[in-house]
Amino acid sequence: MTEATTGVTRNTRQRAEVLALLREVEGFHSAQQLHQMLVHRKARVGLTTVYRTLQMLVDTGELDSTRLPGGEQLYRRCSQSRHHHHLVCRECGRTVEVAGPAVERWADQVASQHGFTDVGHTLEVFGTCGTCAA
Amino acid sequence: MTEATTGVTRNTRQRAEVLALLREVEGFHSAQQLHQMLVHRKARVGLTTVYRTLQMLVDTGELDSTRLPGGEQLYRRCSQSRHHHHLVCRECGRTVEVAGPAVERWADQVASQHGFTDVGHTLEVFGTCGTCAA
DNA sequence: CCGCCCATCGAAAGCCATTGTCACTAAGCG
DNA sequence: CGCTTAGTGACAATGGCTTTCGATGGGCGG
Repeated sequence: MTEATTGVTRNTRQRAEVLALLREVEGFHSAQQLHQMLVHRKARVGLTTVYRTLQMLVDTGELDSTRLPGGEQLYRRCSQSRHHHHLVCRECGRTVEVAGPAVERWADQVASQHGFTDVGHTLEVFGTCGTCAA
Repeated sequence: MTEATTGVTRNTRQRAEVLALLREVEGFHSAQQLHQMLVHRKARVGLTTVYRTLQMLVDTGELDSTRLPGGEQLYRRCSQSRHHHHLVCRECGRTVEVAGPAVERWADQVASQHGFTDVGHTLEVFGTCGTCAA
């Protein structure tokens, strides 16, 4: 367990490479995809490190992540924008970002009503988009 | 892929066993858990068949399913009760079922605003319950 | 009532994203 | 410049799920 360490975080080349890549790409990508990109640009970074770095960035809130139905996790550089959810098309995978302040409030409220603290939530909306329905 | 077959669906002992089990248990269970239960009650059903049957039932809308953060898929017999969500304790796993009509409406509304139809959603709320927080 | 065809089974092998292991490397303090 | 220790990465392992393919048996035609 990450005990209350000294909080030391070293600046490593690998970390910089991952961050640099994330700054260049748009939208969601899987850890594996990102690792492939790094390999292509000859940045020697191990897959394990990519996973660790991404995980770390998600924990510190610098990255946003979703999970595909199938278990694969996707990451993207943190929303200039605030917290939001995804509306995903079952057919083509098209994704729309939607904000739902009401939902956030509802979740917090319901949780505290039951004595829960440190509340978080997962919310994904699925459907068939107009194009695919036609 | 299940092509437009003749629609033939045989009644097999295995299928009946799975259905019978589902009628007895409450709430969500993973395919593996259900398979274990079947083994315990000496119902000879293969894991593969459990997966296939569950998948089939989800497709025909007779089962409801969610996915845990981690990729594991859970199934439950289609809501005799109305639709609801789960408030889960991160520490002890205690689960409270909560209804959120507002959320349902919000999801449908947001989806249709973006031209999506046949809308569904996943929502799980996580937190630390009062007992564990103490 | 009997046979046959094909839907269904299921054990084992495969798949694949992710996590664990552990010896090795290098960041940065003194 | 050493030394401590965070960080790295090749490889193995995990685990849920899917595929494979020969065996089984449901149920209809005869």
